[in-house]
Amino acid sequence: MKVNLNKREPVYVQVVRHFKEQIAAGNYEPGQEIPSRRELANQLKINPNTAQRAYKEMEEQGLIFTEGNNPSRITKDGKVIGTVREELIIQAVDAFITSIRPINIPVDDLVGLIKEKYTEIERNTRGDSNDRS
Amino acid sequence: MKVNLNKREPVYVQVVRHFKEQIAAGNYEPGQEIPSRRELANQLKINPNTAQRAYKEMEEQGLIFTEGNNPSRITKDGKVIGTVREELIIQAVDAFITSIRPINIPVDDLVGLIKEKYTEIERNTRGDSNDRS
DNA sequence: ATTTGTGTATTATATACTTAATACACCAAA
DNA sequence: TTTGGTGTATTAAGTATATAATACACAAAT
Repeated sequence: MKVNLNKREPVYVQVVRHFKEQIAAGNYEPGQEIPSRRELANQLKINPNTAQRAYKEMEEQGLIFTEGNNPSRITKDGKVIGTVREELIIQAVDAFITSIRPINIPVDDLVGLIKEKYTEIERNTRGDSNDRS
Repeated sequence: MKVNLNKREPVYVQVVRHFKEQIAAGNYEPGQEIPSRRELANQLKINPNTAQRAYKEMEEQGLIFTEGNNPSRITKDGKVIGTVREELIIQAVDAFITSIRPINIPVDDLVGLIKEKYTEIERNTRGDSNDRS
């Protein structure tokens, strides 16, 4: 488990997105246990309260659920899980288009740059698992 | 002059990027006057202090210069101007790759989505000027 | 001379986020 | 029974940002 935290965005938001990414990439099974608040806080070197806030957010969004005082778990709702991936992709593409739009670069040049960067990364991670926990 | 301000990012950073985009798109001539701090603040409905902070930032980056108590102007340094465009593009592409990487979507699917969104916008803005001031 | 508009600077207040330090109910394991 | 790990909640303090309200030197226009 490792998350590159930036300073601009609230940490709890970044933690939520991290779990969404893990779910989207299929690295979490439905119903799978996730680390406790304190455990996560230790791993990410953040405050337990911040971890709690992230989990609370995820619970409200139906991404995880908590029974009794057991560690929270990934939702078993397949519909929710299926939606996460699409949501993340659309969000990323929209943000990108919004940021690149004012510059007026030909779409083909853009595609060229993306393919270049993207495949460069794929070369570096060939054969790797997605799970960097 | 219109800037869509979001709440996450500091306003002064967004203002700086706005001017960089204008420069990159060729909507500003070298040496061209830009609005005064107070004028910009009025146009964008922000605080004059925030406008001042943005201009100070731009001045430090060599994007604009100020002589006496005249309105600031876009730099005449062609090298600086030429760099802005490339910088913005690389920055946008890098941010996009970083955000989309964990999801493991095939690059061709990604390119498809981008072309779709991008050309959709181009259709809607056909014949428009870039200048939305 | 006065007014107006430049850039520039200072001080104070408000908000969002993070961290810190506890606290408590619950339950399982030793 | 005690210990330790769950989730959950509260209060306080610190930081960055934005806004508000001024202030001052300077210069051009009236």
